[in-house]
Amino acid sequence: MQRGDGNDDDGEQTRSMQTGGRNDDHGEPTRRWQTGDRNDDHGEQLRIWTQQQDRLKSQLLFYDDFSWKVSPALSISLPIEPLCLVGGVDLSFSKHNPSVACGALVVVNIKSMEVIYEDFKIVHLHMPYIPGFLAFRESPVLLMLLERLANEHPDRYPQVLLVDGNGILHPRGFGLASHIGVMANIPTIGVAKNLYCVDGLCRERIHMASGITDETPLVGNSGKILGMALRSHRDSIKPMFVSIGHRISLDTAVDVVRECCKYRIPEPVRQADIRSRGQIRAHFGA
DNA sequence: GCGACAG
DNA sequence: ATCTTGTCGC
Repeated sequence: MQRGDGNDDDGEQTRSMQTGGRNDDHGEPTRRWQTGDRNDDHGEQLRIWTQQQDRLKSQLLFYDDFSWKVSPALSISLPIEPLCLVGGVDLSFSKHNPSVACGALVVVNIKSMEVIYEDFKIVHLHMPYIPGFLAFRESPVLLMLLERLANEHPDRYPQVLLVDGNGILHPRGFGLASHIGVMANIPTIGVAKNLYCVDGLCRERIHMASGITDETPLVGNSGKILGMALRSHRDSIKPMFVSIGHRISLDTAVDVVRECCKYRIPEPVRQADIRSRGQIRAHFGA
């Protein structure tokens, strides 16, 4: 276990990470979104963000770009690297100050289901939540946490990362999980608690189908398979919505999520949620 | 025009 | 995301 602190500064240093390393405009995108500001051109910001998503999207890989296996079969000859370290990230928000949040990164040993690493950072978010652009609000702090882990404890760096949000199940096929995956160059999986209705997907039909089977492919009107509705337990009514983030196939992504499910939400994401919420309570109101 | 809209 | 008590069940 690492660092219980998590209250450094404001996270300005993370701004460049969301822009993909290029495009580091040192302007002030922050003022644009503050309450009471005049009718600035929000559409212009959305256009820039959309371009950025489209550009990063071209780097996505939809296959297993790693050598480990979730459950390696016994092999006499060649030892197969097993999946061991699974990461999870999430943000929790302050009750009274919605712009104050705590980002969390945890790493779980999949065999023991124990948390072997945790790190937090309290940040002040300048961007509002805009559906379809979640990454521009939440990825900077999460990328910073990943980088800190890589620098200070590379031996505990996860083989795959579960992200609270969507991967390619997104209006432009590039949600938070994909964004983080490309930026940090790590295999990622999107795990959403609610269905993002995209490409003709609708709740009613998915919920009905997921009542029958525990795995319902999410096929859009375009015919593309955008993800999988998953019920980890047969008694859980509400499914999860798993989608490819980056450098992984949907089949493997589903295997990984299933392997991590002690409860409805996969343990890495659940722990990141619980612990970031705990940090918020510790630093702010009861 | 109206509603819906990951977190 | 967050506001919130008890409650039904193993």
